[in-house]
Amino acid sequence: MSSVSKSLLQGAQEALDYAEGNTKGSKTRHVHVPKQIDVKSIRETLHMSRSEFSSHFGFNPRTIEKWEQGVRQPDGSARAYLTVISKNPKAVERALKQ
Amino acid sequence: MSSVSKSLLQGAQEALDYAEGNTKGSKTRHVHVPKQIDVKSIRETLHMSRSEFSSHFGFNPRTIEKWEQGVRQPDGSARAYLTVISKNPKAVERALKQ
DNA sequence: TTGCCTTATACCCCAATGGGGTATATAATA
DNA sequence: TATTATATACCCCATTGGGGTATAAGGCAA
Repeated sequence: MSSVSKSLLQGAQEALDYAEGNTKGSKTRHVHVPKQIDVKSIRETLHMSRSEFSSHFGFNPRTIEKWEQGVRQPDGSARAYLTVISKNPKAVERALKQ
Repeated sequence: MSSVSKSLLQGAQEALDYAEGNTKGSKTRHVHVPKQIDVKSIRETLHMSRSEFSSHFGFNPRTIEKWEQGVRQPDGSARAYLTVISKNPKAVERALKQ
């Protein structure tokens, strides 16, 4: 399967999951954390090398390397964190520096 | 060793690491991510149950449970994320909701 | 009272991950 | 030229993430 098809399927599945979550009447608003995440594009959008990205956000550079090469997949907490970074990197940097 | 002693030693070690990092003339400013982190106190400061905390920040509730009970230690990325949450939870929530 | 739901502790289990070591290659910079 | 930064690519393994299940206690509604 192409990576585009995979992406589309993933999106569809997530939409289903989300709808299901709603119809089941959960009380807390669940935050959306994608099951797959493109670490390299997040990093490149910020114009940072791997070591810059790592030291700015508190990652181990080896871990970033593995994620970007597809050798490992970021676990749930890491995906949540990466999502936050991708949406508001400056807020994250500010929080970590203070 | 008492947990207090452990804390003191840890702090000292981190100070050393930090100083070393500086004297070695690294160009990028390294962000400080503690090697141990009190997940429960972060959560309780926010007045959230484990499931609330999980759904607000994209964690798996089982993972939070393990961390708080000391059964598991959050890995590096999780500690960085938890640090950000503890310093600016609202910014994180905003980022995840948008 | 009884029953239900939420929260929390406490086990077992295991594939997958995080993170370290090391080697190689290339582009940039001094 | 030599050196440094960046990146790919292996090996390795203790630790983690996350799921299953059982128990117990507090709050709340019927």
